[in-house]
Amino acid sequence: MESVVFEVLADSTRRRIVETLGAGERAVHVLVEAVDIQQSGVSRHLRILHDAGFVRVRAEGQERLYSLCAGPFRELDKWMRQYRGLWEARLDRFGAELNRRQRARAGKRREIHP
Amino acid sequence: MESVVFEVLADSTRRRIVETLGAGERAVHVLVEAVDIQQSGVSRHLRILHDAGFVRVRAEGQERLYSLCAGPFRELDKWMRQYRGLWEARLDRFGAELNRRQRARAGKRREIHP
DNA sequence: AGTGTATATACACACACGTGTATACATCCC
DNA sequence: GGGATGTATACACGTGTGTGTATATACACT
Repeated sequence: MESVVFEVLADSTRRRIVETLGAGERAVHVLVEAVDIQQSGVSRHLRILHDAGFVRVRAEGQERLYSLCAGPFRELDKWMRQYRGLWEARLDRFGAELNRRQRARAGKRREIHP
Repeated sequence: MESVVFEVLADSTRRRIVETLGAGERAVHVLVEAVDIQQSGVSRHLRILHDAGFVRVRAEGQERLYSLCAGPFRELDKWMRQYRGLWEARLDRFGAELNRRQRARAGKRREIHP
């Protein structure tokens, strides 16, 4: 994955913003209250998030309302899928249902690291 | 999430190492061939990965064989689960409020990230 | 014993990055 | 109009971090 998804999420303040936006779209000044940095910093983080496709923005009066986009999360999910066998194999012991699902999806997997 | 999972995966070289280990346990000198930095750098990255719980090590002769651990991936999956509604389930759960607000004022939209 | 391989760590350094301050611009309300 | 609020950007700064070089240790093989 050549994407910047992890670089973007590496910053705890940006994660905080993303988590706040998880509850729905928010204006910038609302996000400022959710973190402990200045408004200028929040705006810069929002620019980074926007450039990376994490958020969209729409204007409403003097406010800018930001909300999450699915793209980067899909990318993240896609990247993780290749490691899912690492811990789903362990869940197999608790139910044949999961086992069947994983087996059907994973096909041949060389090694399992519990 | 207070973890360092994203910080660790933010570095492309470390992601490369993780992806290589996804195929099974590997010795350090093998990982060095997979990336384009010196061996000392790889060892330092492996230390970071080890401290963060991404990998385990076992000695075999003069080699150190590294392999992936499930913990951080489980954590990542747990974190992502809270956003899965963005692209899997359509407009249930938290999407209701978002949808209502967006429909109420579906005015001028500046940029859209699909 | 001696040489080559495998790995880890110390040090120095350059560069990226997050932050605060200050400022510019737009919009709202009286 | 004019002050207040909301947001974005320019600049400077300090700190963190990834990397290379050099070195130390452990093991293998002859």
